[in-house]
Amino acid sequence: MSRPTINDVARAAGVSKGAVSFALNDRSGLAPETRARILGVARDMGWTPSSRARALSVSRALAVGLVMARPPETLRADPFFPSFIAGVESELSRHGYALLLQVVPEHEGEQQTYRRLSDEGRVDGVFVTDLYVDDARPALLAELGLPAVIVGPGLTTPVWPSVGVDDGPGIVAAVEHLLAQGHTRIAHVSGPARMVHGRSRREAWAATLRGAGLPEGPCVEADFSAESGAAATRELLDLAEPPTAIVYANDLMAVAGLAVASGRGIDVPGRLSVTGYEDTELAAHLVPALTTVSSDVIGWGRAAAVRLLELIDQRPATAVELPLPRLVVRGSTGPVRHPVP
Amino acid sequence: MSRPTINDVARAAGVSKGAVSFALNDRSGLAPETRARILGVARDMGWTPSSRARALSVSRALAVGLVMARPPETLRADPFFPSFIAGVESELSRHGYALLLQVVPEHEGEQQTYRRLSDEGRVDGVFVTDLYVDDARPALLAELGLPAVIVGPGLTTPVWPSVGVDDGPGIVAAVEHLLAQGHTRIAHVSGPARMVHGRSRREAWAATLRGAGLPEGPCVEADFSAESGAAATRELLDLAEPPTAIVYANDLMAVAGLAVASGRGIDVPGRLSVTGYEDTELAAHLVPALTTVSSDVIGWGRAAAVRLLELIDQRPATAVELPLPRLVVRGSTGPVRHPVP
DNA sequence: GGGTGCTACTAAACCGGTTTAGGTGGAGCG
DNA sequence: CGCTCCACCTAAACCGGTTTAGTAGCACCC
Repeated sequence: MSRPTINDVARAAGVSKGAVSFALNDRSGLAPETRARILGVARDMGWTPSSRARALSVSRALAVGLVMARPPETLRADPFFPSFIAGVESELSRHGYALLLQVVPEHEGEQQTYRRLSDEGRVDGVFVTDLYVDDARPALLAELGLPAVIVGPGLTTPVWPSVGVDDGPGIVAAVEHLLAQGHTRIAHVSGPARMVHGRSRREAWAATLRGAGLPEGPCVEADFSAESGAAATRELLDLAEPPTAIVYANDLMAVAGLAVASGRGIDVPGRLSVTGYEDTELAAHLVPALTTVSSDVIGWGRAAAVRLLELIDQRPATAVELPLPRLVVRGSTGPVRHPVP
Repeated sequence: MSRPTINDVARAAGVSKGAVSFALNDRSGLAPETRARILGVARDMGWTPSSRARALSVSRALAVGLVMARPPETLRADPFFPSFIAGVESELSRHGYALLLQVVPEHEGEQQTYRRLSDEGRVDGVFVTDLYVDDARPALLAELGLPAVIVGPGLTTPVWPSVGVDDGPGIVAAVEHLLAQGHTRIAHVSGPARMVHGRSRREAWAATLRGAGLPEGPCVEADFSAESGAAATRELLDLAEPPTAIVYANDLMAVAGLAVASGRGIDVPGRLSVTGYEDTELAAHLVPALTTVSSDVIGWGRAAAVRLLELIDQRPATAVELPLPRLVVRGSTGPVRHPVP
């Protein structure tokens, strides 16, 4: 009825359970033919070691955690997680590790969650996403002694490495693309300044403008949601001197911005150019199609997983080369055609 | 350095580890003051029972699995999973259960994955999503004896219950809404006919038309992706007698369809009405905003989790009342204004 | 005063693996 | 022949909980 245990296999093969364990983990000290026989019996019986038992005896959870601390509403529209998770998983499963997912509605409950994962010994390490400026989590995790990899542009913490594509270059490319088209009033709709990737994108935008000798255009802080993107866009378009281009910190806000412009009869890109960030599937299928920044999120997830497993096993870091984010130019950007007087 | 174990607590409290266990799980047979003392000591030492050890001794994994069997590309754009997971998690965490996530690139590898989760004893039950017509998984899970809850419109299987909002009523409401606006050529862009929720939405559309005494309009099978939605739309618009309304099986295809129409200068809703399904965050922020069907995916996830935990504990099912999907009427639908001659 | 019954607790088995210390048999060697 | 050494394998401890069987202590009662 129930699945065979190592004892059943040992008995059937006429050896001790130690021998079975040795055979399975191919450790030296077993005659080749014995090993083969044991493995044969195990296969015939359909035996797979129980990961519960293994976890207990090796004092490892054989799982890592990912905490998503967001209201489900904003989670819903985020194309990042599914891809990231796919990348993470592809690497974890190769090592017999599993991914434990936790969703906490608020950023507040997050610390609690990490502590519980650690206290209960559910995971051997965690990913930290959506890092805030002055985020308390790295310190907490250091205190807990729980290996962690910070996912995202590297706010290098003394304790845990961060793995991630720097999002600066993508924004820089977007701004430079707009500059090359002759734009001089380039606005930005940013993510929350409290969040590292909200801030870093904003800074990349500002730095590029400064580098071009232009004044820092108007910037409206939003929260990555469509609603906030639309509101920010209305605010920018209502300015006495509206921008001729808007760089949005993500696709969702950019698409909402496109809709606002369209609703006002503003020609894109004739009178307003728009760029996003993420390269959502939809971006290519809008009219006009969205110019945006694409990055290899799956590869990124894989790299983060590799690093976390290394950390857990106390192995040195292998160098990973992540492809830089790439600007994908589509129809939503172009030279100014109908200059506002 | 390392976390205290039940032995440490027992020693500190001057009792046996059995007593500590009793106190923790408040089982009878302990003097109230002893129980209080033990719990006090445990709290002071910051002890939390190791879920690894618990899992082994109670012969439970204390975790359930969710396998997402899709190429990451289509996963990426799916707003369903994050919400669903949020709902699931909210219920699991209340019971000390965790959610194990697996992503397998292809539908093929899925069976393998379930088998492994079961063999290794990683989970006590699983969710089954994206059910295919004649899906082999329910039978496999029955064979493995792994409790499962099928997520989605109920193809009632003899073994496992399905939890989910029937998507029929939402589509019916969409079609009826279009009929009320005077449409008579109502097309459908469906999901894969191999998939249960692709098929059920298509059937709801067809049945509603038949019920209204109308011929079944044209239907193009697509695969829920933006690309396929766009292609299907082009195909429909190229017909000698193009439809005046298109019911899409999800928002992503509908938005791509909107873009195709817009690219051809077709007025929406003046000449073509469009409905989606899902109520993506973006739907409300397009021009025109998308009429679509919204359902309580979070509540759905919660209900699925409740049912799965009941199944695992062999408790009878409690009746759950899920709100029906609701048609959200927005700007993409309206009466025919510019009839094609 | 010894049996009965109860409460409050302990000791030990158990879950299913891994790991370490130890033991056995045969070859090699003086 | 007796000793050492090695290759191969076994027995048992261990991971950290839960659970069962058992026992000490006490009151009650005839």
